[in-house]
Amino acid sequence: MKEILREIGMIARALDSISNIEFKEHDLTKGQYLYLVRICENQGIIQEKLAEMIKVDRTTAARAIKKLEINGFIEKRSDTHNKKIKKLFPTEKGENVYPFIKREDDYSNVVALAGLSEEEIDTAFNLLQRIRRNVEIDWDYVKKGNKRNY
Amino acid sequence: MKEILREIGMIARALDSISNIEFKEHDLTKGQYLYLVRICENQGIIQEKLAEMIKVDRTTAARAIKKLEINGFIEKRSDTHNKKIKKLFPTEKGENVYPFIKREDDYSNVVALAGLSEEEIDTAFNLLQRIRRNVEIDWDYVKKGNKRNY
DNA sequence: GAAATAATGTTGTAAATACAACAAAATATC
DNA sequence: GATATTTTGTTGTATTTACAACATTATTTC
Repeated sequence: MKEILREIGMIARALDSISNIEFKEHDLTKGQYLYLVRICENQGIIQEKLAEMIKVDRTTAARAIKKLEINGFIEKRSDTHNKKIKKLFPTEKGENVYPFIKREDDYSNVVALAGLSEEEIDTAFNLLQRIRRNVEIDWDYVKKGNKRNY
Repeated sequence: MKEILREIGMIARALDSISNIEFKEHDLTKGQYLYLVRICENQGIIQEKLAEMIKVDRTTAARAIKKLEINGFIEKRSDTHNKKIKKLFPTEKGENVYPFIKREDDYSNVVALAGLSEEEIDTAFNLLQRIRRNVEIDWDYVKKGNKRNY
């Protein structure tokens, strides 16, 4: 059994750690960059969908987003037709930080993929997307309280 | 720019979340499975190396390991030649939990890799190892307090 | 259209995570 | 071999994370 998932875990933790350190200088605390980029790129998204997108607990997302709001990076707007939801938008301050997050993200991509050919990068992306789709099915299943059988 | 690293982040968070939920029934709290498998597979490893292996902060590893010890999953043994280090070993209780962790890990691998051919799995493993090696260089660099330039 | 269920959001609480600062032993440097 | 540096480990503190439980609105079912 090739330990593919352990490799993925190592990569993810290392990169997250790097990002958290680097974004401190933009006053983003641990994890916040994850939410802010996605809100900038998916303006009007609601908290619930954002949590699903990031694969993080609903309540964790709730608090991270609240903090982004308090610190003026994003704002929540009520919807006229649906009183339950709050759409998320970056503020000007949030938009201003976005390029730094993107640049860091791009740089980490370049570093991570050093030595891989264009074709290998395409292959990696394709394979990882398929793995992610497989995994998110189980994630939904387990998060909803169901028990995997194995 | 293909968002390869975001795919990796999603996969890693989803799997970690699943594992944490599933290992609760073996009295392992969040993250502990990461350390315990590796101690079982690398008996006598020291805390510092384990943190590097997992890509987690030294102090986080210290506390996770302390908790594993308190709960009787592992033990720390002093070295006769080096007073500074403490080698880590699973206890019988730890060894007994190991098969469950391994089975869960294997099952998640199967789920994650569903639909991929043997050849694709080999390719994925190869590419991910290379990405991991690239990323860990920067992780070491940044964790030591250096600043990446980009 | 009333009742049941699902979707979305919040808060209380417990625990993990990581940074900073420290201590002690080992190793390197002069 | 004394001194400086590195390695390894710990503890104080702040913050994030996630589970449980709840509230409210929307949607489905009868």
